[in-house]
Amino acid sequence: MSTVTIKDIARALNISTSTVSRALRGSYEINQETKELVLEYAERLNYRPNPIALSLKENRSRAIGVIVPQIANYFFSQAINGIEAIAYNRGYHVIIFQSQESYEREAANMQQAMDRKVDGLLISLSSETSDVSHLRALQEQGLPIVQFDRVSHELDTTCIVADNFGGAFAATEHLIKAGRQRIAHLTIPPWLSITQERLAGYRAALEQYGLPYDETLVRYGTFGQNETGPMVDELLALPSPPDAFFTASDRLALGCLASLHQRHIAIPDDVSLIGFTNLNAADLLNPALSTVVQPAQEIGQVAVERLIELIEKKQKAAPPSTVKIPTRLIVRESTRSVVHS
Amino acid sequence: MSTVTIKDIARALNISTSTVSRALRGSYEINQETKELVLEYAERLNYRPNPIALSLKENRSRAIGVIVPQIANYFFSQAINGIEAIAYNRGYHVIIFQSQESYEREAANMQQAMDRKVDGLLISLSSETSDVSHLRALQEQGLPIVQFDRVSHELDTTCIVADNFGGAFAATEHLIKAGRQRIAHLTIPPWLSITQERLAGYRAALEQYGLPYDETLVRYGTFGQNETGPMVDELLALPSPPDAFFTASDRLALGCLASLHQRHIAIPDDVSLIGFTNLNAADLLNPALSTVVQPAQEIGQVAVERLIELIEKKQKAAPPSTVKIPTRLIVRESTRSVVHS
DNA sequence: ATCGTTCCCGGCAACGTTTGCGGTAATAAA
DNA sequence: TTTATTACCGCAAACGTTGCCGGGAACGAT
Repeated sequence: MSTVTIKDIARALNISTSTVSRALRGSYEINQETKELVLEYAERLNYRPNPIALSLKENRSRAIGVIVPQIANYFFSQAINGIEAIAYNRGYHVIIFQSQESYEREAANMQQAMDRKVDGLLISLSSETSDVSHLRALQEQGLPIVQFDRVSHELDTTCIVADNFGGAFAATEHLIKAGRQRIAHLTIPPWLSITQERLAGYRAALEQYGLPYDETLVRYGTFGQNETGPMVDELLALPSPPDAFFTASDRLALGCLASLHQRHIAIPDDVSLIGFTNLNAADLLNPALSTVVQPAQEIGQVAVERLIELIEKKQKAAPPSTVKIPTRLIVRESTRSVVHS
Repeated sequence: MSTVTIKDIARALNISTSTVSRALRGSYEINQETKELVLEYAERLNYRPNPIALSLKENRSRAIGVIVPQIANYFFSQAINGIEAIAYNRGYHVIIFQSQESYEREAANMQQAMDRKVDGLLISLSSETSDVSHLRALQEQGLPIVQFDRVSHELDTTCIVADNFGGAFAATEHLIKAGRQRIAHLTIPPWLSITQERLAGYRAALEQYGLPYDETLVRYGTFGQNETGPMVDELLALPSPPDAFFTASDRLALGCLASLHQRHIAIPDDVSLIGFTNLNAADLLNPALSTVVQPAQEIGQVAVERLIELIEKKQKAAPPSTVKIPTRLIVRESTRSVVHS
């Protein structure tokens, strides 16, 4: 109803739409008086250009698509926070898609994002995704893509990730220095890049300190519910059970903590626990949880900055590379070293 | 580059675009053979209609705007989760805006949402917002609006909220029954509807059990950082300090818990603590936190369902009303009753 | 008087799609 | 044979905006 168009202004001022258009963007070939007239009138009627018409004309949308497995996950919501803040300032909108850890939905989301003509795509892969040909197809069509957190290196895109190796190394080293010898690693699906990197950091630390790498101490979860119980049970039933747990995600850390509570295992007296997490309440847990924090917001920010750079400079942008954002080890009660008398 | 348009199909098949368009939507005035030809060809080339062109023509976008104070807040991210799931199934996209608890950004977000021609708006007000004339203006222009959680009743829209009164009543009643007499209420800005409702529930419970209502026990926070420390200090310095804390948000509950820890106040031995929250790790806190849980996801779902109803039935939709979603009291360690000997 | 400039502006097409209207054949009814 | 009906399809406008092209007026230079 009340939306003012360039035509309305043209009609009211008895000039052509092209003149109005040029006046509005301050073209040099418009009379100063006319310009002021148009500007003043547009201001008064609160004229706002129709971005949809622009999109149609310029075949772009000033929107970027963000595909994440789950919004209701503190890591991703923080990352989106970082993304949205930057994008907003740069004049881009953010359209959110959730893959719900489903390959199919992820592919459908991409199709939708393409249909909507997003100018670029930010994606963190679903845990089901091992084949990335759908992504490659879009990339080959010229869509700027930046991966973050859960990335695939089979794809030649810019990737923004936490320093998973370093974080895992630091966590494992810390446990070892606190006197732990049998360190279990509860982690996420093995085909994810971050899983491999964390596992590598874990192994490197074990090796450096002369501890054996025992495959039976490494357990892979999905992102399902209540899967830690059985994992913990199996580990504790081993002939030589673990004296520490290093978990690779928020959910696993919390699940593991809950499972240990239920089984009346004392932390850190019986076992240590450290997470690779993003919780803001880790220090309020029982016990306060040692953790390797991932700078989720910063990852989001860097990712969207790179993406916009890619969108706007297209050809002469920095070549694809992987950016590692440092992680931080925070030591709390759950990994206190226990003196064996 | 590779996007197929109706024109491409028309050219290839040597027919007009109107015929293609009609064939694609199965118009009766197109020859069966032609239809099949077009459908088959469109399928083969993976034709997908350009939603932007549609939007321009029909002056709608099949997108709904969601304005929340903060994405990185478990309540809102869960609500968005619910929203996105439903919207997706109904063919709508979700465009997210964060007001960052700023009135100005909220207003700017609305403007942007309007510019983008969202078909409807879902909003939870920023804590700074007391004047809602900007919202009213949009509503009077015919934009379907549904408020959720932080709503203003100065506006005649459908509102979806948790049962704040009931939840606060239940929490307060529970504390009283556990033997507490001086119950402090740490809450959010007083001009928010949810604040008033929770306060009313708190007062009603006090009254029902014959306890006096003491204004000095009620403290209003903003949504800033680290504001609970001073509040807790002031309360504990009262001549007759509280023996229980009832907090009105995730952040206040966690902040209060942290502040009490720092001051070495034992929970629940010295004071009780119960939150009005949405944390999924409340049972893992130290101590396990009693809480009134808000069904965030359900609130989001109901809100978007109502909004879509409003969008699609416009005139004959249900009249504005306020829907209260029940809350649930979960009792844990932090409000254990302490036997005074 | 003619030509070249400069300044300012309007017409038109285009982006992809839908839709009202008109038109052409073929067939049926008179 | 003429007329009405049916079945099928194309033309063109419209949504809001931009940009190319062209053109008129005014002016100075030749």
